[in-house]
Amino acid sequence: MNAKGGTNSFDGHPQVTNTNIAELNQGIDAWVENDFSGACPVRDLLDRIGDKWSVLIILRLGQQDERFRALLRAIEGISQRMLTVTLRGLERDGLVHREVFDTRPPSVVYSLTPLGVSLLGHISSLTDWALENATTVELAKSRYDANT
Amino acid sequence: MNAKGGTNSFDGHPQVTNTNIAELNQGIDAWVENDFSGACPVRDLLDRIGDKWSVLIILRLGQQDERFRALLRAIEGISQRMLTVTLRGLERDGLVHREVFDTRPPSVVYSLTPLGVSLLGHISSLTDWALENATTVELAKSRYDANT
DNA sequence: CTGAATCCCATCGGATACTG
DNA sequence: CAGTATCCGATGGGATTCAG
Repeated sequence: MNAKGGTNSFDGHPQVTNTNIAELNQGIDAWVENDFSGACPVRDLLDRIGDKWSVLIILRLGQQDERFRALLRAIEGISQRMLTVTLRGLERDGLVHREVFDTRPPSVVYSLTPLGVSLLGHISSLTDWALENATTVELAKSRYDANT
Repeated sequence: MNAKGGTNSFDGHPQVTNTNIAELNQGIDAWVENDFSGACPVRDLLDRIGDKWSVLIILRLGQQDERFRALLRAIEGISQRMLTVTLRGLERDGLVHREVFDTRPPSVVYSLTPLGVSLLGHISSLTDWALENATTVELAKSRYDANT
C-alpha cells in the first residue's frame, strides 16, 4: 500500500497530500545541495529530538517550569551530566529558557520558549501516535520475528 | 515564558493543553514503571525516527513506492548497508511493506503500510516545522554562541 | 544546588568485499 | 539487482570527580 493518487486524511490532524511530501523532499534536497557542508534543518531537528533525553525534557517543561534538581528527579534515569548537556543544547536552539536566581543556594529555573511551545505540539502528537499504536507495532514485531 | 495556566493553540494544528501533556507523561511513566525492562513505545519511536535515515526513507516512500536500487540513488549519502538495515527495521515495525518480484534480475519494491502512512502525517508536520523555523533556530544558535 | 571536566565503553554507521 | 558479512573509526552517553 502507498500514498499514491490522492489525499490521506488523519483523524483530527492536518491533511497530508503527495504534493506536501514532494515539497518537503524538495526542501530537504535544496538544503543538501546548496549547503552540503552540514546544516540541514531537518537533520538538525532529528538529531535533537532523536537523542536520548530532549523529548522527555520538552514534555516535562511543557507541563511546568522546573529547576535543575527537580528535573533530575522527574526524568527517570537521566544522569546529571546528560541533563546539563541536553538543556544546553535545547537552550542554544532557542527552545528552552534558562533563568538564574542569585540566591543561596543558587536556583536555576528552566522553561519552554515560545518556539519550544510551538514544537511541543508536534512532538506530543508524535508521542501520542506512539502510545496509540504501541500494541500494533508490538504485534508487527512479533509477527516479523516469528517468520524469522 | 511557559505553558502554564491555559491552552496553547497552534495555527492549524491540534490544540495542546497541559492536561494532554500531563496524560502523556503519565502514559510514559506507566510504561517505565510497569515494564522498566525496556519497551517504552515513545522511546522506541524516538530511537527509530532519531536514527540517521528512517525519516528520509519514510518521506521518500510517502511520495512513491520504490525499489531498493532506486531508493539507494534517491537518498543522498546512504550506504547500501544502512539502507537494508533501516528498511528491515521499518518493516519489522510494520511501517514499511516489502514485496519481492521473482524476476531476473530480482526486483524488490518497498512501500508504506497504512500504519506507515498514518505516521507520515506526524513526521511531515515535524519536518515542516523544522524547515519553517530553520532561520529562527539558526539565529538562536548564533546569539547563544556569541555570548559564549 | 548547579554545574564543568575526565574517563571509558557500547553502539551506530561507513567502507569494502563477497553471494544468489 | 538485492542483499550479507566483516572490519573499524567516530560518537553518545554513563560514572565519577571536582568547583563556585
